[in-house]
Amino acid sequence: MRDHAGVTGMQRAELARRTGCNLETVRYYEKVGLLPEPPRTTAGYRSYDGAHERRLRFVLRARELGFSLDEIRELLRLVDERDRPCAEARDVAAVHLADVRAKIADLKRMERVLKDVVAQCGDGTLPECPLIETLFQERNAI
Amino acid sequence: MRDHAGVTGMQRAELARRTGCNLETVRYYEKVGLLPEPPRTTAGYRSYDGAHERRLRFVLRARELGFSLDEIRELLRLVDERDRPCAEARDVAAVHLADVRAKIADLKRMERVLKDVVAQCGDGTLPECPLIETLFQERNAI
DNA sequence: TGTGCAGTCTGTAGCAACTACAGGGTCAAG
DNA sequence: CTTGACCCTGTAGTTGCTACAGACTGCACA
Repeated sequence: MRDHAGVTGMQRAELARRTGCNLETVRYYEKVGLLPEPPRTTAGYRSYDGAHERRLRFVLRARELGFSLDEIRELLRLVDERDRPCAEARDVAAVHLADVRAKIADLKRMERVLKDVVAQCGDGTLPECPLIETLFQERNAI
Repeated sequence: MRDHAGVTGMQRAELARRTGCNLETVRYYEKVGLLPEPPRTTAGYRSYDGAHERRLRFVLRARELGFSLDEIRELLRLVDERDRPCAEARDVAAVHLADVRAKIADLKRMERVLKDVVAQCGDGTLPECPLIETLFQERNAI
């Protein structure tokens, strides 16, 4: 891990650059309560430190793993408020894992059908397009 | 296939019921140009027939296969305007197939990590939660 | 001291693909 | 002739951002 604790007085652009987060997304996460409002300079500029960076990295990593913002809020609450959050955090992740697996199953079904119709279309010289015919079929043909 | 051609004078609710489409979605698809505006009764009520139903089924089936509304518009244009649309339709599907495969790969990466952390959490009695620790890690650990 | 430019601020609008009202009109049955 | 179930329109909400516009600040350079 990089040094989070030592950094102070970062502006938004530097925080974004250091974390790879989009500049506007930082402000968005603050607005929806995923990140704390940082202190401001006299001119009203946001001033971040290592703790903000660490928290933003947590959010970004959770997003990479497909957690929704609501789920991330829940995980952060567990981080902040509980001594022993492991069981509840595991449950959040288990529910999400089930979602991910369901999505994979959906996409695999799509993939099978698409692969078949693209193959059936061959070089695209058929008078009746198998893809278009498939789309006009009943849906339980999936 | 069910009988599409014979049906006339359907109202929106019946079309929705017959196709399994949400009532409001029918109107939405008309608004965004995926379905033609149907004729109206003197009172201004939409009046659908079998051709509308067939077209809506096409859209719904394409949505089930994950095509975007833009892709579906393109496919419908090929259906309507071309004698031999197979090559172009196949290309639309091939691009979409690549998207689907990329999404599957993304989700499988997520699944691997989630499965591992949930397993590491065990019964949730650990003092340090492996899930939360993982989320505080650098992102290239994925 | 001025001036230019890059940075920051706010609020708002846009994207996909719906979904769900509110507030009104219509129509058939009882 | 009223009741209830349908229909109509427009608009707002959802998720997770992203991209402005228009105003302000702060620093380097002449």
